[in-house]
Amino acid sequence: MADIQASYLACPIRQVISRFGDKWSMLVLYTLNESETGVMRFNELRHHMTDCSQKMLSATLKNLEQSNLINRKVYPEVPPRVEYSLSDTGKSLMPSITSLINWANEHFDDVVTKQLA
Amino acid sequence: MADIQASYLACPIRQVISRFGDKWSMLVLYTLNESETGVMRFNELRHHMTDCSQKMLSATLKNLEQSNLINRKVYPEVPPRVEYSLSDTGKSLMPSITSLINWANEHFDDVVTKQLA
DNA sequence: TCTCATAGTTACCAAAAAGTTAGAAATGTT
DNA sequence: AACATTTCTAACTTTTTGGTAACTATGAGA
Repeated sequence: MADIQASYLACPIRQVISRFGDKWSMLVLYTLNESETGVMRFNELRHHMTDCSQKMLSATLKNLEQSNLINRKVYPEVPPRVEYSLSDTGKSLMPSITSLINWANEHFDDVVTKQLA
Repeated sequence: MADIQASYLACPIRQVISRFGDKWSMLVLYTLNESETGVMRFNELRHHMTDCSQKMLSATLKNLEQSNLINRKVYPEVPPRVEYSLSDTGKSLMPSITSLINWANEHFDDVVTKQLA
């Protein structure tokens, strides 16, 4: 998310990648979408993404919120409670992401196995 | 494309991201798909992706080929001629990617404009 | 008073990704 | 002989990403 150049602004594809094409964003969106209530707390997400560090989860959630893809609701309690959920925009993105994930599951072997052989 | 860990192997979503979720891969796939003949040469691709350096285009094409998403055909001529096209696996991926790109075009403002305001 | 729990942030460091520049081949043209 | 063409590769540098560990705040309970 460095400086924004003209060519960058002009290319929606690049925009897409840069907003949720990083290491953890899709996994967060996917996890939120799979949740029954549609709402998850910080540590709850952490338990579903065990190899994502606290720092990265925090940064990922912040970016997704700033990109309008998730909602963040803070309850003024102690200890703090913060609930995350997909925004309407985020929900509208899920069919595309799900399509991608299904493809990944189906073509896993075509794409990956060859490399290890 | 770093080292491969157990959790990494176990997660097809992460696999997807790592194979074509980088800075340029989707743009290459999209560009090849848009081409009328379905075949493009190296410099032809370059002209469609002006802000991608030669080195990165080369590396991206190599990765896509190793991931079985594109075909690379070399003609033994001078100067060299190399033609790239989508593989069958690559073609099967395009609906998902197109879906993502269409979403990006439609929701560009929701996701991006807020940040500059 | 001490500790726990939650949801983070910050500083520091290492690794990875990506950009720049140069050049390697091989051969046809000037 | 010099140069252009095309598709790369290598060396070097900068930028970005991601990990670890320590720190914050607050109130409840022991």
